[in-house]
Amino acid sequence: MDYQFKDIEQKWQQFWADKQTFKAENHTTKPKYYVLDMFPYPSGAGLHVGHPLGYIASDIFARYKRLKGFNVLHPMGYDSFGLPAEQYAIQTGQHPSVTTEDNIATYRRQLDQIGFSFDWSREVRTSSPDYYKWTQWIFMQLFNSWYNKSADKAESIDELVKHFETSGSQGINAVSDEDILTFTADEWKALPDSRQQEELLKYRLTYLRESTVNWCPALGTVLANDEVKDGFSERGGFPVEQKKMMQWSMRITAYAERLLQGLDTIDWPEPLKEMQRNWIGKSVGASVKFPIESPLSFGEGRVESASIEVFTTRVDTIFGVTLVVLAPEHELVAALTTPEQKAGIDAYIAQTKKKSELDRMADTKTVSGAFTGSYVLNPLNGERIPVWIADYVLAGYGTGAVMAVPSGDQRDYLFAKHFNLPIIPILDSQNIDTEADPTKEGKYINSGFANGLEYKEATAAIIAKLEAVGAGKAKVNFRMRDAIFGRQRYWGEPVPVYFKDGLPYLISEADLPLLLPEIDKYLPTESGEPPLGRATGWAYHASPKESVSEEELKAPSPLERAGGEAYPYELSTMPGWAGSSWYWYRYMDAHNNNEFASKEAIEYWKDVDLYIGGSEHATGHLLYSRFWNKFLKDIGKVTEEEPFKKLINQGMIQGRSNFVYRLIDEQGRGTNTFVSHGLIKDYKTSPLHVDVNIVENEVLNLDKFKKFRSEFENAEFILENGKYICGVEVEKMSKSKFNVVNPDDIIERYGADTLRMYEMFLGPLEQSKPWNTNGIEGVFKFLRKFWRLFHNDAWELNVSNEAPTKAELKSLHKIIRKVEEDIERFSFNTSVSSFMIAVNELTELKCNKRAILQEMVIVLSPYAPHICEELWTLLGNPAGTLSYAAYPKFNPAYLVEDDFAYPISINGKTKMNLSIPLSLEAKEVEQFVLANADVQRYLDGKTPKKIIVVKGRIVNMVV
RNA sequence: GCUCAGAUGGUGGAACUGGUAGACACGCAGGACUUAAAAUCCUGUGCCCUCAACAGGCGUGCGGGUUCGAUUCCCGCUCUGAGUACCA
Repeated sequence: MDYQFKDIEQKWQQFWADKQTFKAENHTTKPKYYVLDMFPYPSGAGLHVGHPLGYIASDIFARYKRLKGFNVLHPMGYDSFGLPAEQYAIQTGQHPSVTTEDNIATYRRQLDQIGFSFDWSREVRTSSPDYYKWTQWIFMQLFNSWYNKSADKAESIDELVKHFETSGSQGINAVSDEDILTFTADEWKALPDSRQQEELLKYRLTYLRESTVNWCPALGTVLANDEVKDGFSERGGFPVEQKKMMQWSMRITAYAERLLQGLDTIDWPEPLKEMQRNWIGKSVGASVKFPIESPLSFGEGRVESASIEVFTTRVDTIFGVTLVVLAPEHELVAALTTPEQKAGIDAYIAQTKKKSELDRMADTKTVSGAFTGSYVLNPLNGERIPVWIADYVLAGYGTGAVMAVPSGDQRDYLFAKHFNLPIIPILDSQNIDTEADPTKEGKYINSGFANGLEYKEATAAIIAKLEAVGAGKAKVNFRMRDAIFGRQRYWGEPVPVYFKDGLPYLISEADLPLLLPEIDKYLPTESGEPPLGRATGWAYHASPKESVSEEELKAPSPLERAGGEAYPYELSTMPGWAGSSWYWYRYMDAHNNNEFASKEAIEYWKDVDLYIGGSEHATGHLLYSRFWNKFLKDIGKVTEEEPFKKLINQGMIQGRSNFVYRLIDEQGRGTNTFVSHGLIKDYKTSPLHVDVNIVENEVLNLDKFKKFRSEFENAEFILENGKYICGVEVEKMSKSKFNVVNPDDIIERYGADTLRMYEMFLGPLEQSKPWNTNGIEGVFKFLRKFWRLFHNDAWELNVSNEAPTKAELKSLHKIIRKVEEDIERFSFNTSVSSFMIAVNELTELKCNKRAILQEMVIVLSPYAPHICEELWTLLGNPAGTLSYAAYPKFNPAYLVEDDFAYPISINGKTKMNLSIPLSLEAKEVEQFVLANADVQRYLDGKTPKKIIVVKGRIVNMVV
């Protein structure tokens, strides 16, 4: 039979599903290998041809590892909480769970068609209560933990309480809020419970605090920093503003240093590690306090001596400070402003507020600022330093205040020049005639006791002095902020917290999962509360739940509704990244009702050996996952410090749009005539997107085009060489650009094996590239050619048991080694070429030997599993055994050559090839070459000055 | 601005450690089969000079350098893509 890919693919997909061929065991003697894909959000649009790229690569790897004798865990699931389903619910009233269910069904059908070897028995969905029960459980563990800096790990909050009870706050070195109290054990014990809880909240790893958040009014929710791009929401592109709100946060900053250090231990792409390093943004420097010259009046009769604290990475330049600059939002600005300067300061603040964040970023050239009228004193020499405000200082970084050193920092330099402030050079090698010079070279001048020292000594001496006078200390600052952990939305995990006297308390573990309640519509309440505020009876009942009366349930506000023993639940839900921050553990033991995964399962699978996904998750998912993993390790629930040992970013598949060119008439109106791309310079035309699915190799299918839209029914064409050639542009793949290619269509026409191989053939996995079906015929032809090796001209199976020849064995072993090398270094595109070469060679040799073909089937099977399963059974092997066959062993003996065709070059330019026995040593090769008549002809009677012979590589003669 | 990645025929790409640049595939051209088309098969195909062959010249973004020899290493530059952005 001819190669009937449709029948073959359906047959084997059914077989794998029925027999659970790819079900992984948690107990075997085989070594484990965990291959993971970033699970998708099941969107309504379904998969396009770009989505499976990474899945195909990981599937090839997983199948290859099975052949190599590993027990492979290769699961798939869905990140099924998220905004699009909820937006759809708002528009249609359709429950997000229904939409999600439908979308998952589409995804599953599409994934199944591609022939992935996923273990579907372990599927997870983040929106399923069985799953989010454990997301909530992890939240509770975070709530019950604090970060002990001395032990450099998270510890139970009970330990902290014990310490408070015995020793008070003394000796605690924690990552916490800044306004923590100092107290003795007795003082602690005397505090009422509510005050104790309030204090503990400042230590918990997940905590509630008033913070400035990215508020997106259009989406009605707050967004994390990584969900905001240039002042607009990443999803939907709506404007985002800053707003103060009571919010759940995760103390990820506690792990900043470990998140940074861990990067050196994992095999990830360097650019991605770099992005995480930048995001964490560690800078080493010092904090310095500049005492304010005169006591400040805070109004209401409160007068205090205060100081301004700054962070600097160049504390060595402290003698060059000629002004201190505060962010306009800095808390001391009002108190520092003298009556004479008030008008100016107020005007400046008003002006700053008017500027959007975008303007403020775009406008980095103009220098602006205002003088407060107050002075601080340099802690080392007592110099009076004016205090200014300027919007180039950011409230959110460091302390929101800088010591400005115009001689060493360009922004400070411009500022000082603009406002005519002094510029003091502090190094003898500094040149500050036209711009600041940030050098560290030379010896210090104008620097008091540091004069004559060099950079390192000066820094050390100045820090020592600052510490001695209590005005500063060495400090490490991180750019990364704690992550906001709440969304004012419906379709997410409920936070397992209720409120009593305004303070949060965890519900009992026995009450997990806290199920998402039904609500009438998916919008905020009239009073602006999140959608969960609409739920009736959304309250925790400490005593038996039945104690709430119907009337209480109908009460208008949660507080009143709660009544006696019931307390209102948190109304926000968890953000999108909650469920994806630990899902790889659930796959290890997906149906466990007692734990998120059993200790045995975690100790067996440990971590993900290979993780494939897009680089867009660099500072979101991948950072949060590492954070939660480290936390779970600290509390002894998992074994590894890092969750993903090796990570590969597959490139993005871009759309490749095709255009037709509509002729414009004299009046500038569009006509119904279209000009082929090669001729448009001779006409006046306007480009128009045309569906890429009716274009092949840039040639437009005219009949299909006429049916594309009714207005084109009578279209006329100006052709070149009888064809209409379309224009091409690379853009994002999107419906509006008519450049979306659906894998279903490709599979319908060529089959899944062709799709799989073609996606790999397109180019290196990690490179972004436009989708282009121009070469797909070649891959399809290759599979047919492979099929034909097993068949005669009448398409009857025709395989011989004869012993293979030397040439046949050579072809086979070349490919055995090549595919092994390529897969290990994730170079899947080069394997596809090599398969083509091997099949071309075997076709040339008319090889139909079982000994060769059977091995070929195994080697090709990770790439094209369906056709290989079919051929494997046609060869007489039991159905389904191919997936666990042994990868053929490479034997170098078959590749040994007697001769090598040496390229003979003169002055580095290759002139000819000469076959020379490989047994000859360099000197003998030289004689052999010189004895050759053709070589002599090239030498034209001259004697080479020098002859370079690299054995088995090249001969080069210098004339 | 800074950081990172990249630039090879008409196209996608290959060349793994400095050693025959352009493998493999698409496209294109010519041919076979066919009444014809599709499908299939065969041949050619980096550019220039040449009727053609022989031979030759040029050629991996640009300009230099190291080397017997550079797509590969070094210096400088241009362009493209990604990330980041007044980070003190």
